[in-house]
Amino acid sequence: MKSAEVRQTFLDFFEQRGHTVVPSSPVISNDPTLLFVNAGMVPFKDVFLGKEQRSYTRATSAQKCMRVSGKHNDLEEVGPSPQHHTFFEMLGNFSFGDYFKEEALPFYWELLTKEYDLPADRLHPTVYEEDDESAQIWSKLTGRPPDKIVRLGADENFWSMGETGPCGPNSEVIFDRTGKCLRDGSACFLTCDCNRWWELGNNVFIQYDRAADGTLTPLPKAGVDTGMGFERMCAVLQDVPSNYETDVFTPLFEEITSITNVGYEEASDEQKIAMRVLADHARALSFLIADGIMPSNEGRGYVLRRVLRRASYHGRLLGLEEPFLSKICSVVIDEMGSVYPELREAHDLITTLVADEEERFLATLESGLNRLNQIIQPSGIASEEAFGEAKVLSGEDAFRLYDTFGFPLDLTRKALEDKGWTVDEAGFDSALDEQRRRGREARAKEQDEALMAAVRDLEATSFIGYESLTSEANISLLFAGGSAVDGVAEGDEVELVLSTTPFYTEGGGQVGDCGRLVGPEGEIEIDAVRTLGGVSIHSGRVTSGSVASGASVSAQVDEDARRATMRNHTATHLMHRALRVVLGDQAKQAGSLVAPDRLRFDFLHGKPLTDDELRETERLVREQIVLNLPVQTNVMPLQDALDMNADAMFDEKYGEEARVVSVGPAESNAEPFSRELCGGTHCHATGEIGAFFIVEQHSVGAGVRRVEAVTGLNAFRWADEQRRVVDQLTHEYNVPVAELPARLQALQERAKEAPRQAAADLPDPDEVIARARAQLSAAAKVEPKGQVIKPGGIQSEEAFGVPTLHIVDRVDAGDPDVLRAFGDQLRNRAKSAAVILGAVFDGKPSIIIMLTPDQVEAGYHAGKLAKALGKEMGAGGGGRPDVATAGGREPESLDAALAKAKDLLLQQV
RNA sequence: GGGGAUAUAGCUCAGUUGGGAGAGCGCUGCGUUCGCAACGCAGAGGUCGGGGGUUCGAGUCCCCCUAUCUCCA
Repeated sequence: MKSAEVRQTFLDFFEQRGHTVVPSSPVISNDPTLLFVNAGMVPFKDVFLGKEQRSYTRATSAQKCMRVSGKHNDLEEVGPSPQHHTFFEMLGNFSFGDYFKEEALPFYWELLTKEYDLPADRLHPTVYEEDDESAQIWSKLTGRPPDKIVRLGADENFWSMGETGPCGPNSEVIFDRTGKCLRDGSACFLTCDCNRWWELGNNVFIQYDRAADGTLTPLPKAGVDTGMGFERMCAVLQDVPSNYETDVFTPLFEEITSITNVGYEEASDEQKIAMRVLADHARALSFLIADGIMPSNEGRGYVLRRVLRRASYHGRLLGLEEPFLSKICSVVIDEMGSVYPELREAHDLITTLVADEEERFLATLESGLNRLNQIIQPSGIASEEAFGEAKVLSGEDAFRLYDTFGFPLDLTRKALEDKGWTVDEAGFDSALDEQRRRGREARAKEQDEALMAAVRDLEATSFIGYESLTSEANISLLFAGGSAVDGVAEGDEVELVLSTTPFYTEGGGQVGDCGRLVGPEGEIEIDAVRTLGGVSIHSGRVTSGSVASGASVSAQVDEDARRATMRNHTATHLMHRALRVVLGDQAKQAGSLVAPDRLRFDFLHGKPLTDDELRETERLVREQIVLNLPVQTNVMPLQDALDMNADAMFDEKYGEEARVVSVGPAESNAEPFSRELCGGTHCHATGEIGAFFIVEQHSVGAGVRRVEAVTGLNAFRWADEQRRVVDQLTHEYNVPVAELPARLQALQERAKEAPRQAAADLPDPDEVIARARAQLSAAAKVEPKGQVIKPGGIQSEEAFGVPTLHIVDRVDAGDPDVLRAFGDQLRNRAKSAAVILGAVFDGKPSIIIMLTPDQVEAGYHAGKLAKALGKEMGAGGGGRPDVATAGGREPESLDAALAKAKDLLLQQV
C-alpha cells in the first residue's frame, strides 16, 4: 500500500464514522510551553481542556509533528534508529466528550485488521494494569481470554499532559514483525527492544483530572486521543525493515545517492546513518521553513539551524564538500507538495534559505578547523620531544570550540584522530554540565511556571477592547513575587488577570495596551499585556494605595497610545499590500511589530528596495489614506476567509472562526485593497492614519527585508525633525534648500584639503630648517673644533657629512594631525634630525617628537623623551622610538618643556 | 531567559604593554606582457558598529546599547 493511500485510508475510515477531517495545523505550536506540535492532539488541547468549543465532537487528522526539543527530543536518535524522526506525520482520531473506550478500541481493531488488512494473530493489544474495561473490550475483539491481554504499568500505559491536568490510561497495539527475537532468536516478550515489536498506535482515554497532590477526579466528559505514527505504519504495510525503506523516503535516498555516489544497499553502517539523517532532516527543514520559521539564534529558528547543521555535517561524512542540502529539499517539496501545498508555495524560499545557511555553516566549520589546528600546533612544527608525549586536547579547549564557535565535538574528535591526538572527554562533559547548570539556575528565576499553574483553571479572558477602551472588571487573580497574593501595595510589581478586559493582549505583532486600573483603594499602571493559555496577563506596578484580589476596578486603556497603535496597524496592512503590488506577490509577510510609536514589517524579498520602489510603496499607501477607505472587520468561518484569498500568517492561531480585516471602498461588490486575517485593532477609516513615512529599511537575514515606518502624529514629528535639520543647515550655510547638496559637497572637498592647507599656513619648513642650521653652526663655533659631542647629538658637518639638526619650536597648529604633518615635512627635508614641536590644542599643551632613523640607531628614543617632557608639563607621554607625543594640562608649561627638550637632546642617549 | 564570542577598506582578515590605521584579494590609471588567479609601478577607498567614561593621547582599557555568530534552556 502506497503511503498516500495509507494516509487517505485512515482519514476516510474515520470520516465514514462521523469524524470531521481537520487539516494539519502548522508545526508551530501556539502553546508557550511547546516550541513545536509534537503530537496529533496538540492543536486540540484547548478543546480537551474545555477552553475552546468546536462545531464537532469527533475529529480526525494527519498532523505534521516535530520532536526536536523539550521532553520529546529525538534529534540524537535520528540516524541510528530505524524509526525515529525529527519530522513526522501523526494520524489520529479524537473524541471530545463523545465516544469512549467501547467505541474507540473496536474502531482501531477494525481499521488495523480490515482496512489495513493486518493479520490479527500478530497484533498484541496492551492496557494499563488497572484498566479492566479495556482488557475486557480487547478480549472480546481478539477472542483471547482476558488474562492474555498484556497489562503494563504507568510508565508504559498511563498518559498525562503535565504534572497536573487531564490524564488517563492508554492502550497500545503492538505488532510482532518477525515472530522471534531479533537479537537471540528467542521468544522474547513484547517489551523487548530488539526491534521485533513495533507500536502501531496508542489510544489515550482522557478521563481524570489530576490535582497538584496527585489525586484523580473523574472528568465530566471523558475523551479519546489517539496517535499512529504514519511513517511506521507505511513500513509495516509495505513490509520493509525500517521507515526509511518506504516510498516516503526512497525518492530522497535516490537523490542522496545521485549526489554522493553512495548506494543505500552497499553503504557502510556509518554511511547508512548519515543518509538517514540527510533524508530525515531535509524533510524537517522543508516543513519548518514552509511553516514560516526562519533561521535564527534563538527559539524555533535556532532549532531549524541546528537541524540544518547536523544534516550538513553528516553530508561531510559522506564525502560532500559543497552545499547540497537544498537539492534534497527540492525532492521533498516535489514528493510532498501535493499533500502539503505550503511546500510548493515556499519552494524558492526553502531552497535559497537552506543553501545560504549551509554555506554559512561550512564557513563556521572552516574557521573552527583553523582554530583547532592553532591550538594543537602552536609553532607549526612538531618538536621531537612532543612526539612521544600523550597528545590530549583539554576538555576546556574542546568545549570552547563547541560553545563559542559552534564546532561540534564529533568533528573535533575526528580531526584529532588523524593526527594521533585525543580529547579529554570528561573535561568536555563537565564543562557542558556546568553550562547546563547555569541555564537551569537562570530558568529557576523565571516565574512563568508558577504563574502558568495559577492561571490554568481560569476562563479565557473576554476582550471587549474592539468596541470600548474602558470597562468595569473584577481582578480574578493577583500575582506578585512569584505567587498568587491577596493584595498588593504601592510600588509592587504585579501581574493580574481581569474578568473582562478592554486591554489588547500582545499578539499578531501588535503590542499589548498600556493604561491603568482604578480601584476603590488604589491604582495600578499597566504597561504590558500578554497571553498565557488564553488568559490575558496584565503586568504593571501599583502607583498609589493598595489593590485587593477580587476587587472591582475601572480598567482604562491609554487612549492616545492605542489610537497611535491602531493607525500603525492599519498602515501595516496597507503597506503589506502595497509592497506586494510593487515587488510582486511573493513579497509575503514574515513578521511584524505594531507599537504606538512605530511599525516594523518583515517580508520575503532577496535584495534591498530601490529608492523608486520605496517611493512607490509610500505613494500607494498614501493614496489609500487620502481616499479615506473604510476599514471593516468580519468574523467568518476560517475556510470562507481563506477562500476569499485573505492574507494569513502562519504562526497565528486561527480557530474555526476567523476575523477578517478588509480595507476598501464602501461599495459591497468592490474588491478591497487589502484583506487579512487579523485579530488586531484598527482605524475605522484610512484617513485616520493621517500621514505615512517609511523611515528605514534593512536586512534581517537571508531573503528577508525589514521596513520601518511611522504614521499619524509620529509621522509629522518625524517630518518636523527632518525639516528642522534642513533648516538649521540652510541657515548655517546661508543657502536655499535646493543648493544645500552642492554646497555640502564643495565643503567636503575643501575639508579634504584642510590638513594640507593648515600645514601651508605654518611657517615655511625651509626657513625653520635654515634657522636650525644657523643655530647648529653657531653652536659648532662654540664647541672645540672637530669634536663630536657625545652624547649631545650636535655633530659637526665634517664628522658625518650630514648635519644633525635639532629643531625645537613652537608652532601654531590647529590640531594634532596638522602638527604631525608639519613635523613629517621637516623630518623628510632634513636627512638627520630630531624634530620637537609644541602647540596648544583645546587649552592643553602638546608636543610631538620625531626622529630620523639614524638618530634612532644612534640611541635616541622619542618615547623616553616624550615621557620626560610629559612629566614636565604635569601629565604624561610616550610612543615609539621614532615617533612619540606628550601632553600636559597647563598651556603655560609648554615653553618650559620645550626648553627642557633642548637640554635633554644634549644629554640623552 | 542565561553564558561565551565577533564587529577595522568593496571582500577575507592582521593590529603585541594604550603612542603615525595595515596586509592580501578586488577596484582605478600607466607600463610590460596578452597562457589557465600574469607581472611592475602609481593611486583611490576607513565616523576602527553606536554612545558614554578613564587618559596628555583609545582601534586597543572600563561601562551601556545595537547587530551578528555560538552554546545551554
